[in-house]
Amino acid sequence: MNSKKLVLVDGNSIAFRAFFAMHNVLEKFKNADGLHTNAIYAFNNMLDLILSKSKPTDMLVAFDAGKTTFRTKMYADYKGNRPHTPSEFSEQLPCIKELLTARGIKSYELANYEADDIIGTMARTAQKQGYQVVVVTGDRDLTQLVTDQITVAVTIKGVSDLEFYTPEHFQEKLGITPEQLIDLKALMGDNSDNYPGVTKVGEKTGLKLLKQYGSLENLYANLDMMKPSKLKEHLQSDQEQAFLSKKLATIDTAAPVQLDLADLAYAGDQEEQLIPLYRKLNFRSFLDKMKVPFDPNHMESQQQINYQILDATTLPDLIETTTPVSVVVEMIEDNYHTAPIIGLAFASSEQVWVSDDAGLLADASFKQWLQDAAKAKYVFDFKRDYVALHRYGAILDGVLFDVLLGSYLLDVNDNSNDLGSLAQTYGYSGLLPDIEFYGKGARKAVPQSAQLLEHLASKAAAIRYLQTKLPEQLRQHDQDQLFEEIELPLAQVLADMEIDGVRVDPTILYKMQNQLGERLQQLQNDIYQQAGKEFNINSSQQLSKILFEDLGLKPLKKTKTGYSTSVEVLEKLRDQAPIVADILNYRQVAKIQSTYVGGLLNSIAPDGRVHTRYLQTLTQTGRLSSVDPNLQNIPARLDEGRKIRQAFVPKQADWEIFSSDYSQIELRVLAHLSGDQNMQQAFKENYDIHAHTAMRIFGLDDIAEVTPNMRRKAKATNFGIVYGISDYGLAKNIGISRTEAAQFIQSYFDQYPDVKKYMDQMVQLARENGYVETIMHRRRYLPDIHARNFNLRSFAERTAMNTPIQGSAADIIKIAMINMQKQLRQRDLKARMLLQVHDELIFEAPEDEIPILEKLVPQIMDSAVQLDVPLKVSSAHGKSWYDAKG
DNA sequence: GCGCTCACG
DNA sequence: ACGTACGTGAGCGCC
Repeated sequence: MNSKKLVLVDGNSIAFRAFFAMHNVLEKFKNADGLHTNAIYAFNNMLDLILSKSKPTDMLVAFDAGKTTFRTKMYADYKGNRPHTPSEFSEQLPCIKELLTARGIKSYELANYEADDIIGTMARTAQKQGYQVVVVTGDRDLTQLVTDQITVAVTIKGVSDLEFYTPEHFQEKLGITPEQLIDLKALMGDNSDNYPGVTKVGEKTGLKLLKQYGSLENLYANLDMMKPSKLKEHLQSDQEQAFLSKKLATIDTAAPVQLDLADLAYAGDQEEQLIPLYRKLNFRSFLDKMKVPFDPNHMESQQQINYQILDATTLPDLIETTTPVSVVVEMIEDNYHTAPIIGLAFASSEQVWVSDDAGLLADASFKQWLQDAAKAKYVFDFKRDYVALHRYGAILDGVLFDVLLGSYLLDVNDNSNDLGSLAQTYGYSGLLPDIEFYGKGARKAVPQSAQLLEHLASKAAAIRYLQTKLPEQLRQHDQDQLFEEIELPLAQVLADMEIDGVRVDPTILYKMQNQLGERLQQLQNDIYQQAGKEFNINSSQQLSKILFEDLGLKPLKKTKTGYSTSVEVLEKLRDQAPIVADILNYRQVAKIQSTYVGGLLNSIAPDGRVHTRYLQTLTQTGRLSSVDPNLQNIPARLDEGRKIRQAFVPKQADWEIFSSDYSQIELRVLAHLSGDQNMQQAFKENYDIHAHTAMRIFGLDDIAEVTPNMRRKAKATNFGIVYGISDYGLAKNIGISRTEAAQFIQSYFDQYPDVKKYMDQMVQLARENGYVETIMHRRRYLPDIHARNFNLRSFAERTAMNTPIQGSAADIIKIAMINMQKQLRQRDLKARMLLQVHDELIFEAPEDEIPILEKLVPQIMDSAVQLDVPLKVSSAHGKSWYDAKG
């Protein structure tokens, strides 16, 4: 045994994964020549990781030579189902090879052979010479090479998250030896390489057979003795295929590789090649690591920012500036309804001003400037700044660009919501993320003034920098309208709603608190008595001890930490012990008491109103979310909880709560997007869509024949369709067998054939583009659509189907909100829009305006966009939110 | 800070 | 064969 360590990298597989791991930044990673660099970048990251972790003495990156290999000669369809390689990827391959040379790493390819075979051959050769070998790949097939000396690292997610297969790990994971992996592949085939194996044999059956028979050969030698079964028949009829698959799955460890181990010595970075290459590729961060400047002529690229203190003498300079100014309103707490402003910063094209004195906001000329719509401004998070300044008596207007909103539209995934991190991803490294500057948790603190001012100055500069980058990218994504006409105006509308808040009557909540408290006491006593002892009912751990150990009930479902005690489980156990019903009841009441009664009481502001914050840049679909408190999940389904809504009341006694909601907006969006004539007709004729669906999938002639149960199932199926259906999910939801559910889905697609086409099309689109879009071009990237892991991939596929539907519905209500706010102003109505709950808008209004709203709100909502089917809106009003129900 | 449970559309 | 419905937030227990 010698001290040599050889790392063998599966070049194509890692490069391809690198490409998709960073697919969401594909257009961001482009150099001056228009060459995409995302795969090169991620590949180089992986190299750094391997080099520092494994410290190889020798290294080789193997590539596939071309489409035809000895395997395609054996089996013409080998890898025949691979989609066309995107050109954005292929263009990067030569550069990856150039990069390898510059990093002192040998690369190699061999006509008629795959990278696998080169790796297999070199791994075995090196092993004989006593080398330690590490193979890095995205393909689990290579684990067949694993021995005591050969470790195979397979990518889990991206390219830097690796799972290391040693003989022990392999055994643990699959329960067979690495050599037996070939036989397993022979039996189960390989979808991605497009060879068949034995019909109906997958991993489970394959492993069982191998554990029993040891090898493919032995299995077939003893096949006659197997008792008759479908499996046996398949094994018999597919024998030839199985042995062909075995040949295809076997890595050639004696390929005619013209390489000597001595050629593979890792030479280290060749700086005279590497530095110009990094510069050509725009790889600042890698140059930084080498302590080499990106631009040799400008060593001082990260110079400190010169700023002036904003005070009575410098204020006129700011106010007289004619160029756009970036604005920073600094608060360190999240909740901008209450957080003090600890600093202000402004940057024009020539000058930066900062202050840690919010008292400046008392200055009339300053306020005038902030409010002047003709003074162009750029910000990071308009809504936050607007609400905070409003508390200080200042109005912010003239905002042309919001960096946070822009970055959210470009990539909903990248939601760090931090200016420093955002600036960094766009190549501006002069600003620390807030979490690093201020610290977090208990260590969070405001540094001394000079540092703070410096930080604020950098923020103002970073906003200006991003403003030069993001708008162009929004245009490239065709998202300028989405930004300018929807998200930015909506931020203003939401700010108004949040500032207004909604009145919540504490006396009603106190009354409930007392009543619920008594009920909880009663239930608690009953439960303790039946359990024979006292315990914390809120602890699922203690509860599961009582139920499944002391009382001997049968656990039906496990969680990561123990037995589940969820509603789903408890409902099934309800009849077996009376304690179960009491626990369910207790849970329900306890939830209302702690989350809603207590939670709401805690969040009533001194003005008697509750001011939520809508997060506009959080969800992956374009919906809003609501926090501190969440007013989008106030109980509605059961009357017991719904009573909470009695506490949501209008500002005055002679006012009312008015509510309008879209009926089945998501299904209507689906009918529009899919173009399905049957579904469109149902909406155009204003049929009961769930009953109509029931009639169709149950093959009835008349809607009158539809029973309530049929309608219930059809309704669940409609929901399932919107979520990206699976037979398993549907079966679980409506309590039927999987086969039945599968038949349901089949007849659903027979009845709505274009819906099926739409679903397939969305998945296809996600595969080709890497993302899906809503009607307003809101975009969501789905890198996992290419995952080898079934779960990750399936999830991405369902997301591809669901996001355009949920997201387009979100687009629609956002447009309606903007139009609605405009109408309320134009008509000089006293009515105020208070809340949005995804497909519902809630207002407070004087009684005499209710008839106006009853016409106006539905009209605005159903005309927000023009779809191929009508949008339907229902309204209601009453003395509280509880009473505003149809 | 994470997992569980449960509230909403 | 695999094992889940899509999108959220909050309170609690536990460590």
